[in-house]
Amino acid sequence: MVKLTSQRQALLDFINASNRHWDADELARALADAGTPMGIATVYRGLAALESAGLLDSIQLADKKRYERADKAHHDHMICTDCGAIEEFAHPTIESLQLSVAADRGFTVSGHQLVIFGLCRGCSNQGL
Amino acid sequence: MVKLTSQRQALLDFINASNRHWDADELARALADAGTPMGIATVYRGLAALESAGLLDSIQLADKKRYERADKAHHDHMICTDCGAIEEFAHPTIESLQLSVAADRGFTVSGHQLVIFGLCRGCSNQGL
DNA sequence: ATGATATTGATAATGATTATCATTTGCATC
DNA sequence: GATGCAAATGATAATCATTATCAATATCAT
Repeated sequence: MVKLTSQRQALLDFINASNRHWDADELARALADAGTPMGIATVYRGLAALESAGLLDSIQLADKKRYERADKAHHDHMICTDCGAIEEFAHPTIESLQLSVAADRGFTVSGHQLVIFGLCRGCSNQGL
Repeated sequence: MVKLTSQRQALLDFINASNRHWDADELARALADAGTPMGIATVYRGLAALESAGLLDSIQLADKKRYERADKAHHDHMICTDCGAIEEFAHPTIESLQLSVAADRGFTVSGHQLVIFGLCRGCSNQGL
């Protein structure tokens, strides 16, 4: 049975209080700075526990996994390859088209991940 | 200046001759078995060189990068979480919807990656 | 208080990928 | 054919995120 310990609560609060996407290392440092340090292994385990409890969402990027609030509806991501900003978007039609193309192949969908890479508005305008 | 050496040609031939998605380690072993061994670092560098030359495509999965032929049109992937099979699909409407949602945000798209996770037809039927 | 169970934390281990660096190869030029 | 240069190669060390190990600790019901 998974417990929502005070440390896990701290992790959850930290993420819920922000709009960012955090990786384990960033969280460990932020919590240490906030005066509530916890071992890095505990951070990893806590994040995994919170995610499997549905209290956090995550995106698995090429190199690392980043966690975000779970209190929103499903969405996908757009990542700026210049400044690293992560924007979220939801597109019901894209979702349903995915399901239909999967169904055509006899595929039982359990999840998906769509990431669009490019330059955000600000970085697109840098070059002007 | 990047050279297409005989070893890189061997890598390319190996991938082009198959329908699989290969990771660096699998390729190193397969090439060794085929009697043309090459250092693992050379495999990594060769794959990166071939990809940047547009001769190979790749998908970056959670843990590792897999390479595939580049002689097909752009497509996305469906991965069976049970048997590991990777199926390809193309869906022009999904593509164009992505571009339009990105444009709405002022985002200049350079690429994207869509992966659908689930059970392939065969594995879906296992449980019946 | 007693146990049973889950968590924590320090640290080792893992696994994919990249960096290092001395050596070798391929090619153009003399 | 010799020389020189730029790029490639290979063995191996290093990196980096993540997971495993394991002893110590906390939580909670009885």
